[in-house]
Amino acid sequence: MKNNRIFKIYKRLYAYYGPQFWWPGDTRFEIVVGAVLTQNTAWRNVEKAIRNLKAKNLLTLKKLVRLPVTKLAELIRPTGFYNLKAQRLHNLLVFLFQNYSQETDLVSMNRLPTQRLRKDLLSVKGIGEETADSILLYAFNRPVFVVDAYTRRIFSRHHCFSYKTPYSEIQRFFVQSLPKRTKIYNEYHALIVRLAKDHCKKVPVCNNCPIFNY
DNA sequence: GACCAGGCACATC
DNA sequence: GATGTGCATGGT
Repeated sequence: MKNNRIFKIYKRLYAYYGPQFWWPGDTRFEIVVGAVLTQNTAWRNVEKAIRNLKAKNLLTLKKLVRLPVTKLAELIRPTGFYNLKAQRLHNLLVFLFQNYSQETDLVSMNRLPTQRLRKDLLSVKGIGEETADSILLYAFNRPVFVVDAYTRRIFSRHHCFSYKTPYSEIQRFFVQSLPKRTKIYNEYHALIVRLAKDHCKKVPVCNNCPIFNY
């Protein structure tokens, strides 16, 4: 059991907000799709796009990989950057379909070791570190800590590291401070997003933060 | 009407 | 290598 400020903040967040039940999504494949669509985008807009895909019964790997990019773009329009994201999602789907399972549950892909999967995901044009790690953590339940803009903003404001610190260093900072457990990484990231939405938007450092003011 | 949202690749210096 | 920019809809 590790005992330090970062872990204490986690426990404080969890006690305050409770479990966040991430990632919202019915299937592993839906989580993968959502991870691409939510790039720099509010989740409610992603939900609209997911609904569009479900309404046309397209939310399976076999069906979606065959959909022309222009059609895909039209369906995911509510997420913004839709031409870009349609191409990125298509790149990923083709990669998955050709290299791993052709099944929506991606079972054969799930047999591979985490670092191999991460390297493979990062090789896809349009899949960066955060998207790859989100897929690993939330779709494949691997113990990989996800660093996003909120994590960077909040913890740099509280002098844990500089705002410009590279992704990999921030990730290492959290991993070194926490027990290596999927459950904790899962909830911590979700709780950071929750906290950010509540308190950390426009003020440099929130004066009535329920977590950091202690 | 400005500002922001669960990034990423690429150009330019 | 670091800094800036395009991508774009929808909510506050």
